[in-house]
Amino acid sequence: MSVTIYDVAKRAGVSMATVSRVINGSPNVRPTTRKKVLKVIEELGYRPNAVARGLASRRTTTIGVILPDISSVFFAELTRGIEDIANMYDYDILISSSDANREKELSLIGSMLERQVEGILFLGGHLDDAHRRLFKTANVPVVLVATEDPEREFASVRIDLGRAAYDAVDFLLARGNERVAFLTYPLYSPMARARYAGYVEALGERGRRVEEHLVMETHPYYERALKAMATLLALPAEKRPTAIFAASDELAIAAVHAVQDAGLSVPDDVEVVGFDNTRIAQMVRPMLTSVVQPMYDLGAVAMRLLTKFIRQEPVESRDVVLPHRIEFRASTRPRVGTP
Amino acid sequence: MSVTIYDVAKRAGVSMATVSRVINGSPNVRPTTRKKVLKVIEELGYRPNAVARGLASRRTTTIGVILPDISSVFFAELTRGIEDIANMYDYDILISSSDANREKELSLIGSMLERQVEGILFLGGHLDDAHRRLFKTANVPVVLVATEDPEREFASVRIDLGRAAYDAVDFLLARGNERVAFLTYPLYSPMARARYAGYVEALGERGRRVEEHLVMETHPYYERALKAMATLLALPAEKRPTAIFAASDELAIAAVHAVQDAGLSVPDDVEVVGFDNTRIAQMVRPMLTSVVQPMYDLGAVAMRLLTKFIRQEPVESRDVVLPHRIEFRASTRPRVGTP
DNA sequence: TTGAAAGCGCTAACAT
DNA sequence: ATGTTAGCGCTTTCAA
Repeated sequence: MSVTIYDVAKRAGVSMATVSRVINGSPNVRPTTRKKVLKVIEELGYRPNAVARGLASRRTTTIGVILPDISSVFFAELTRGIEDIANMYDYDILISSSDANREKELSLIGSMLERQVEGILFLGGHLDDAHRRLFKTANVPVVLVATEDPEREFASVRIDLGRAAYDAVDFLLARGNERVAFLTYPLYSPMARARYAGYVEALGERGRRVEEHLVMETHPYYERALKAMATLLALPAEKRPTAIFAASDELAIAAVHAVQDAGLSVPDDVEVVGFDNTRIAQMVRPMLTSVVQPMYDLGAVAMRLLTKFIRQEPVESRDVVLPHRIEFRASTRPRVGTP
Repeated sequence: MSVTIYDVAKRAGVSMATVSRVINGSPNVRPTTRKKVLKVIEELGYRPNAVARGLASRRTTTIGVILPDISSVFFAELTRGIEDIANMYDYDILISSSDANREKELSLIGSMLERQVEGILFLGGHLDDAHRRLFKTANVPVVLVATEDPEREFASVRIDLGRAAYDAVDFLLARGNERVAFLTYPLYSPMARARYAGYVEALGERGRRVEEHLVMETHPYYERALKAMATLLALPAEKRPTAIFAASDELAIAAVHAVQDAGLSVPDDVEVVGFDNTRIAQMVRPMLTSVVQPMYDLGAVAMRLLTKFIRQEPVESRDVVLPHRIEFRASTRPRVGTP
C-alpha cells in the first residue's frame, strides 16, 4: 500500500501528531524536528491523503459548480473567473454540466452535497421549489451566478439583465429606429425572458407596442438564427426591422450576416446590437456593438462571496448586481456627439 | 451533526452493514428489509458521505482534468466530451487550468493525486521529465489528450497534427499557390511546432524552401494577429502571400479580415485555411475552410480509455490517433472536380 | 440474509 | 514541543 502518516512518524521517530503538524505548517514544531520529518517525507515520497484529511477535519476544500454547459463560451469564461479565485483560496472545483435540465441539476446538487463540497455555485439556471428545498437543507452556502431567481431568496451575483436589455433597446429607439426586432433563443429560458421584459418595457416607455412579428424566437445557434432572420428580412421594407437587438453575440452575428445576405447594409439599413460582448463580437465585420456582461467578474465575485460565507466573514450584500454597459462598435451608426 | 449510516441503522433496527448494502444496491438484502431501510433513509433525509466512503473503499469516483485554460473554446469543447463520458461511468471531474505553466501543472498533478483521483487526463501541454516522473509514481492511470509527447511514453489520444498541417498546406500548394504563409501563435508551444513541422514538410515535398518572412509568429488572439497580418500584406505583391495557413480559427479569421482590410479578396486574391473547425469557422464571411480537430471526440475517447485503464479492461491501443480532415468552405477557391 | 468489528489515513482534543 | 487517543462515516471481511 502507499505511504501513510504513520510510516513517516515511525521512520522519523516522532508521533503521527507531529507529522500532521509539520504537514499543516503548525508553528508548534521545533525546527530540527520539522527538518527531520520533512526529510523522511521526501525520502518516502509521502503524499498526504486528502480524503482522509477531509473525513477527519470535515473540510474538503472543494466547491461544486453546476452550470448548463461548460462548452458555452459564456459559461467557460465565467468558470475561469471562479477558478482563479478558488485557486487563491486553495479550493478545488468540481464541475458539472446540467444542460439546464431540472432533474440533472437536482441530482448534481445532491451528488455534490454527498461529496461534502464546502459550497455550491449554481449558474445560469432556473430555480424551482425543489432546488430551493435542496439548497436550504444543504447546510453549505450556495451562491447563484447569472441566474434568475425572482424570489431573491439566495445569495446571488448577476447583472440586471432586464435593465441591460432596456438600455440597449432604448438606445436603438432614441436614435429614431422605427422597428426594433428582438432576436432571441427560446423564451422558456429565464435569461431570455429577462431580456424580453426589458425590450417590452423600453418600447412601452416610448409609447410603442410590441409587434408580434418583430419578436423572433429561435434557437441559440448561428445557423438557425440565420434562417429565422432571412424570413424577417424578406418582409416588405415598411414592415422590415430597422434595428435588431439580439439576445447573444452569436445571434447578433447571424443577424449581421442575414442583413448582408439580403443585400442590405449594417449599420446603414439595419443596426444590430448583441449581448454578452464575448470575444467573437470583435471578430465580425462590422464589429458588433454589444451589451457587456462581465463574465469573468461574475465568476470571480461569486467565488469570493462564497469564500466569505464559508469563512463566516461579514458580507455587505447578498444580492450583488454588477454594472453593465454597452460597448459601441460599428454595427450601430456613430452616436451624436461621439467621435 | 448530520445523519449517518449509524443513525439509519439504529432507527431501522438493522446493522450498519445492512444499511451499507442497501445504499450500494447489494442483492443480498431481503426485500422487506430493504424497504424498511429505504423508508428510514427517506424519513431522516440521509445522504451518504462520499468522503467517508472514499476513504473506506479507496474508490473516489473522481478523475482529475488538467488543461491550459478552460475558457478556451477548444478545451471547453473537449472538456464537454470528457464530462459526458465521465458521467456515463459515474465519475465526477475535478478541473484545473494550468495556463500551460509547468510549475502549476506539476503542483496540480500533485494535488489531484493527494485527492485520490482514480485517473488523470492531461490536456494540451508539454511533458518534461518532472511530469513523467510524477505520472510514473502516480499509480493511477494517466491519459494525455491533444498533447504532444515525442516519447510516446504514456497513453494518449490526439490527432496527427503534423500530418493535418501537411495536408492543409499541401492542398494550398497543389492548387498553384506561390507563397503560402504560416500564421501561428508562439512556436514554443509544442502544438504550434507540430503544425510548423507539417508546414515545412509539405513545402519540402514540393521542392520549396521555407521563406522566413512568410512564417508569422504572433499571439493567439485576434487583435494581435490582425496587426501581424497587416504588416505581411503591406509587402509588394510579388512577396505577399497568396495563401495563409493559420494555426487556429481565430488566427484565420484575423487573416481574412486583414486581407479584406488591405482591399484584397478572400479567396480570390488570398486563400485562407484555419485550424480546429470551431463554431466560429462558420461565423465569418467568407466561411472558413478549416482543418477539423474532433474536439468533443478527443475528450470522449480519452475519458473512455481512462475508464478502461481504471477497470483494468483490455485496451487495443495506447496511442489513439483520431482521424482529421479538412472542411472546405468559401475561404478557399472551389476545388476542381467538386461541385 | 444479517451482524460484529476492524480498519481506511488523518485531525484534534487533551495530556504531558 | 510532542505524544496519546478518540473519532470522522463508511466498507469489508468474517462469522453466524
